[in-house]
Amino acid sequence: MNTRRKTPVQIKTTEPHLCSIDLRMKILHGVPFFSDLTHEQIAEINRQFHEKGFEKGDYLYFAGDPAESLFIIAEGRVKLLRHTAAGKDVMLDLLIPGEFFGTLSTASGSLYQDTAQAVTSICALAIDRDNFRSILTQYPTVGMKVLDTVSTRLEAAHATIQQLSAQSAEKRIATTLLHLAAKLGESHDVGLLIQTPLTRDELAEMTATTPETASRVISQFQKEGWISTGRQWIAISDINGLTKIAQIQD
Amino acid sequence: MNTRRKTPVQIKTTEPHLCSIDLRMKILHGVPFFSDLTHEQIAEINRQFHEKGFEKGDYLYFAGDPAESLFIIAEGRVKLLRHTAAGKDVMLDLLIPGEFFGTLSTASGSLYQDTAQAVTSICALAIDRDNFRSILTQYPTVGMKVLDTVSTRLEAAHATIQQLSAQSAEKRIATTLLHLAAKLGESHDVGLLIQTPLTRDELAEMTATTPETASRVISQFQKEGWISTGRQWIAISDINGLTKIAQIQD
DNA sequence: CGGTAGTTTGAACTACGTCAAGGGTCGTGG
DNA sequence: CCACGACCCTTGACGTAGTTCAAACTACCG
Repeated sequence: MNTRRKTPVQIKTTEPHLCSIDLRMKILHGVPFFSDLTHEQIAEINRQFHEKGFEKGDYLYFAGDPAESLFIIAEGRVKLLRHTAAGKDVMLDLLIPGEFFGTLSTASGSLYQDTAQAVTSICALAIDRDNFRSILTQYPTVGMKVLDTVSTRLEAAHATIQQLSAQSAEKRIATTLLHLAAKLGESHDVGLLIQTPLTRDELAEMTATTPETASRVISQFQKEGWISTGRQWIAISDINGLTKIAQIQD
Repeated sequence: MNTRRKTPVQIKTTEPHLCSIDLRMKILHGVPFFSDLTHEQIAEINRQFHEKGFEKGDYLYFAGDPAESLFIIAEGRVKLLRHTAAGKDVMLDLLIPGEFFGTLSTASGSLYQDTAQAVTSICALAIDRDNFRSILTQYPTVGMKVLDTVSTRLEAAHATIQQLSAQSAEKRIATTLLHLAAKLGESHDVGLLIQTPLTRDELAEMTATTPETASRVISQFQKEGWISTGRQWIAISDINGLTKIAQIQD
């Protein structure tokens, strides 16, 4: 009955602890907010970054650690999360190559407010916060783009708050799957594959529910024929079906 | 049994539809991110703003309207909210004089993503988005401070997401009251008064619950002696009690 | 002093969490 | 290459925090 197959998820990674100089430059060029700069300017900026590799599951930093660095992902996936007293984690974001995280502003004190964990083995470029801030004042267009990025994230966080405040678990999960597909989707013979390892636990952390509820909802979606799934992966086969569920008003 | 009195909430407002030129300059000087500029520079910036007055309950704009302006509050209180299909509103922020809202980035398209409503009669200063953006590139330190402000809001939104994901209604309400008190609290003979009209409905919109649940929780807090309340107002009489409830881990 | 809008409280209901047990999938080591 | 063990997933049964519906009550304004 169920499609039985190995995980189709495949994240490209070179050797951990190693980003070639070419890769570094390629990444920095690809980062949206550096796109206006010349090759020389980026090369100059590149010198201020140092690279760090992490294995799957490693923590880049914990909430409460002194906040010193800003990271840009070169390869792999990183999740930002918060721990709760009851031991339940809440995932705030799932980041892909080209995206940044870490400290940016001094406004929230000098401690990281959330924890960053490698979801796959990753290569990240790190820069000292103050160095990054001086880049921003040096190149106002870069500053503007960073502002736009942060604004977009605020926008997304507000959308999440609305979801959590007013939608059922089923709809939150449908919406989350659609977002993940838009960000990480890759055409594949099983459907539009969400290209990252994703456990029911993690899906629950993203949608403010429990692994059990996530599993029940996922099972139901699969019965409806909207998705196909396996251990740590989900692919969407009927976007319209999911979208309809996500949007229906009580 | 209950303390019976008139609403202690008193928001200073001059005539609606009227901000004196002195008030405008004073407000602009008071806005954190203009604090480094000279009086002349601010006077120059002032010319690009035009003022708008609104009555209590008025909508400044609706989600979906074309996004053209950025606002800075001179007097009064404004709430940012989103409507849901089921007619339930979700409040995202409650803003006070000196704070800005509206469009800032072009990143989220050219439509407002949320609705802004006057909670009291207000005076607001409005500026065209592109004009504001050119101020930001003209004065990099201002741009940096705006970035810090937006980062702080993102931070706050993440904290809210965590709350909604992992805390009971009782704790969310306790936490929200403490935040409101920190932002809007004024010493008063009834206690630390939250200086804004605040219905159970609005408290519910802020904490992702229903007016009924908000009322029950508020009643309980009052029985414990931590707060005193009336129609549309709440004052905190025992911060420690509330803090303890907010922090206790299951 | 009456009316309106806000608040309180009760009682029934339900979506979801919790606890528990069993089954599937994958990687590793023999 | 197979088999074991760890981890992940599924499903059921039950409990409960919080919603919903409804009805009274009360603070405040004109």
